[in-house]
Amino acid sequence: MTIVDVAAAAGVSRQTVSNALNKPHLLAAETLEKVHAAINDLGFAPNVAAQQLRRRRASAYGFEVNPSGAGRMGHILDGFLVEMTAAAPDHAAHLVTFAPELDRLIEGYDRLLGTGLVDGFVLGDTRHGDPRPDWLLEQGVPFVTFGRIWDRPDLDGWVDVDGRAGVRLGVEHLLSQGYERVAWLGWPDGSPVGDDRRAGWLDGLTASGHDADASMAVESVQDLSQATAAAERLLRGLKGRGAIVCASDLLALGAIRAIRNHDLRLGTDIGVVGFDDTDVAEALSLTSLRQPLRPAAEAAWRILASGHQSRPHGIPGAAATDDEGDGHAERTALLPPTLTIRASSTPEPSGTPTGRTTRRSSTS
Amino acid sequence: MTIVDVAAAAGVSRQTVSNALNKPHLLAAETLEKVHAAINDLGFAPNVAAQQLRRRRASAYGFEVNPSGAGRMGHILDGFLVEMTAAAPDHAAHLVTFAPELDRLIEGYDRLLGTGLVDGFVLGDTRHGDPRPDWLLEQGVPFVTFGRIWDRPDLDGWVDVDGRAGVRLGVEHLLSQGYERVAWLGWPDGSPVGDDRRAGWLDGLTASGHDADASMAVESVQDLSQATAAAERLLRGLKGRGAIVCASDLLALGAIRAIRNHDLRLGTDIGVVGFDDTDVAEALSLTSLRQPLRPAAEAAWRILASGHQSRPHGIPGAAATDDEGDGHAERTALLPPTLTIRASSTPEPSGTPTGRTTRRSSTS
DNA sequence: CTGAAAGCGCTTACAG
DNA sequence: CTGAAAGCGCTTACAG
Repeated sequence: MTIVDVAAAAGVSRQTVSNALNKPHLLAAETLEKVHAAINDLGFAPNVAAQQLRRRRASAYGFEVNPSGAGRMGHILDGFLVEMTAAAPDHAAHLVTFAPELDRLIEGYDRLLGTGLVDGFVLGDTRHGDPRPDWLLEQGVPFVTFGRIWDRPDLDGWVDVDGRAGVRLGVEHLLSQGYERVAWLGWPDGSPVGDDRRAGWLDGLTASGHDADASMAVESVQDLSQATAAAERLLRGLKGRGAIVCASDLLALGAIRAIRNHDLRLGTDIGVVGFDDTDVAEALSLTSLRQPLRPAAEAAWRILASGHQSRPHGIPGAAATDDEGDGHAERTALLPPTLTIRASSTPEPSGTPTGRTTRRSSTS
Repeated sequence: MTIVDVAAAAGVSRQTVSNALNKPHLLAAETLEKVHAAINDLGFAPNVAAQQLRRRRASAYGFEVNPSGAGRMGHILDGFLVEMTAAAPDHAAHLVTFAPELDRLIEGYDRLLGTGLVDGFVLGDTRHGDPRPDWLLEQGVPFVTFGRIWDRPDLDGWVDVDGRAGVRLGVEHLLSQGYERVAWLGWPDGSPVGDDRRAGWLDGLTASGHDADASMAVESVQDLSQATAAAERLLRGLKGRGAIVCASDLLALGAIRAIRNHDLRLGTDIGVVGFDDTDVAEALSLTSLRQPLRPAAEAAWRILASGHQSRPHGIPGAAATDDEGDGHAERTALLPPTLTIRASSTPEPSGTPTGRTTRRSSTS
């Protein structure tokens, strides 16, 4: 079925059908109506390949998926892919997955681009030394990243979750629940995401008039036994009703194991807050920070729709501004996580045992 | 850049370039060589939209992703999507993700199909009462399912993991490690996947000359506290060196908690085997059955390549045969999981503390 | 506001 | 084995 069938059914020419689809304002209301009726009757949908060929754009974006997709970022990216996919129809676009060889990353991007199957890319897992942003910029290819472009603070075109604000929210929640001291279990220095989250811990303490001495922060790589050992060091200093905020749910799992090893009660004696609100958090009744993937996906589509990278701006090293204030589309979005509160941060048995409570972080 | 540019560079006509791409056997070796050289020099890739339009096929398949993607199947499907994506180039195809509204599922499939963006679909999460296979069959649309088509044993076109063989492998492993009794912690009766896995437990026991009395099997829904309680019931009957095989890693996590609650040592006193080899399994040193996603993806692509559903065959109710033995492409694949062995099933501290051991299930 | 023409980049018969 | 022609289903200027 083609546009010609619709034209016949509606009693107009094929060009009029095309206009009804692409430039409806050019048509008489009555004509438009007739065409739409015919389209609905026939269940017509334009052939996308023909549109792509003629328009010389695909309205599609490549989304890299990674076979070694284990580890922390993997799961979050899967969720982000789902939300990007769900929001795609609102932007008359779609996503094509691809899996470049990791030792020929740019070649994989180049190849997909060469087929004309996509106009640009969605990048996840941005990292130090990431070769993709510079290459794409050079090629003039539109893209959006999920995660700040850490090496290039002068670039826009990213969406990210404000881990710092999130962790601060976790600290404030714990203090409000009556835990007297709040410690930090994070990753070793040097990971941009981890350092950002750790800063949120300090923010939360100082904003509440607490002081943080160095003994209240320990670090561990993303490994359960190390995390457990690190948390045990923390417990010795955490007299009275203390709590631990963690950079990830896995680290939080280590904290929980340490608490059990010391015959303490999770929540009642020691509070714990994790990050990412994974299945594990739900299974363990662990309070955890949840990344707002749907808003992030919507922001990412807006950035893609706003087209190419705008001129690099700002002083390198300075924080990218969230709002240019000039009426143009915002090309960065820093979104606050929400806190999913469960028994691990409730000193007394929670009043709402089954209901899940969510509290929105304010980004004042 | 188009085929015309390549033709100019190679000093042939554009049709010859097209032939070099599509019917290389028609060309003189020398000519072919020249064209390939030009293609490489220019980094040419054919425009896919033009190919799709002319060939009247997309060589693309829709992959449904689900916003409520939490839960057990979600993660496995994410991994399957990745492997399908990685294998796609070998079949000159690609995947388009889409997220139909769940209360208008078929409409979502129909709509995507109508755009010509895809030729068919990859279905995950097959279930009782699934409306998709019948509809697709009716439409004559090619598809492959990840998971048997439980309601229609007469249909082929599926790949699945042999949970029954996998669990049997787990049982045999535990017995060989010296655990004297092996119990089952599974899901309530009635889920096809769960019932299949439970049958594997029985297989493993009877094949080794053990008998299974009903008290050695308990069930729990996919919830940690219920699983823990169920495992505790099991522990009372598991005198001596016993073990528990579980239908999922989450149930296994419940078993581990029960073991700790009873002051027993995981592995040393009580062995545990989970299913799916999730992050949690790795974090907890839990031996677990891993689904062979890469072979599954390859089999799925072969099925897609073999085209449409072959005539329904076999007697409904009889098990689908794995091999027609007639030289035709196999349109079903039942793949054995592998066992990732960790400390939870090793009575003595493992000899290879860091190395991960994998044992392949035989499907005799 | 509506209709006839050209063309997006390919592939596939069809003559030579 | 190679070259000229038609056409996949659209959109976009361009006359009327």
